[in-house]
Amino acid sequence: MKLSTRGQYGTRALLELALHQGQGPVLLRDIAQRQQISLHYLEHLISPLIAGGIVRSTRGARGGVSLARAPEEIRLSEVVRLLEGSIAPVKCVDNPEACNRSELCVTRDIWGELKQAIDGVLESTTLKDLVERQRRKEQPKEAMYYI
Amino acid sequence: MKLSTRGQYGTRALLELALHQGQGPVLLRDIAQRQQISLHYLEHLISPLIAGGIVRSTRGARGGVSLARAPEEIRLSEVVRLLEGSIAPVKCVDNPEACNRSELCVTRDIWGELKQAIDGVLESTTLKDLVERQRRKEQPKEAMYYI
DNA sequence: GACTTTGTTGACTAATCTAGTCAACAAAGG
DNA sequence: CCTTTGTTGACTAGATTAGTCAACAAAGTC
Repeated sequence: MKLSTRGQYGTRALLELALHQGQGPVLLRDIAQRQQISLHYLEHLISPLIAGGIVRSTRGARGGVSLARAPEEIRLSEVVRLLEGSIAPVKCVDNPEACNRSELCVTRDIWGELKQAIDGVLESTTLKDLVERQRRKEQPKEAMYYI
Repeated sequence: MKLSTRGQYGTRALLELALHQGQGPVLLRDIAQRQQISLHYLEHLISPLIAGGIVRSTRGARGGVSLARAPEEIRLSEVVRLLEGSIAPVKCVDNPEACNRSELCVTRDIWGELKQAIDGVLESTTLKDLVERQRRKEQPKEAMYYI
């Protein structure tokens, strides 16, 4: 039940973009440096996010990448799906034909519930949520004053 | 976010044992055949389950394997942990030292919530639950009469 | 229009993991 | 002693992961 670095790095990269939302394109180089990701590897992770309509890119000098939609409209479920493929823990959950025992298999039912549970978390979390959490973490003292 | 065949096959094998609970040892060969798992592969999956105290084995003629505990006391969380290792989607959830950014990383927090969600399902499901679901599936008509 | 900056794409690769297979061995029963 | 059954360790083909590298494409800059 592991998430590969694609999903991890991709999410961190998008968080970085969300944090700089509205400030023009961010350099891939800067994302890579700030999030400690190999630049060449990051290039390959951005590609499916652009194709998926989450990221917009600008080439040339003063170029970079930025979010194609508002942070509150980008759910982690979408990000993970674009970078890792289906969220289902086993193939047969998505397509029953993957196994001839699907109909009567109760383990399949459980893996289906597992998928639902995972999806519940990822579907309910947007980049905006991540940004808010991040800001809260970075300003613990100020937050305290207002409580 | 995939479960490998270890977790899948292992769960199916244990379900098979739970279905024959109290009827003496079951042959690995029979489990393999009924659950469509390679016998040689299954042998390797049983080993950690024995070490983990979930399965008991009997060697020699009329031998086989059986559950070491009652089905209602074997949770899927334990099974998956024995066969796949930690359930955490990323390493840093279990040990923060895995990444120097752990403290301030909000993505880590989300992966932690994901782990909780997964654990919630696996922790609340026992082999007994699987057996009951299986019996219900196999006897749909009789069940209908009593509704 | 030449030059520089930046993203895009595809080829390639080392290391690791997966899903097995095979053979030798150990214990128990008949 | 022989057969049955589980146990263990060595080995492997193929896939996946996590990159690297180089050539290219587009967009500013001077």
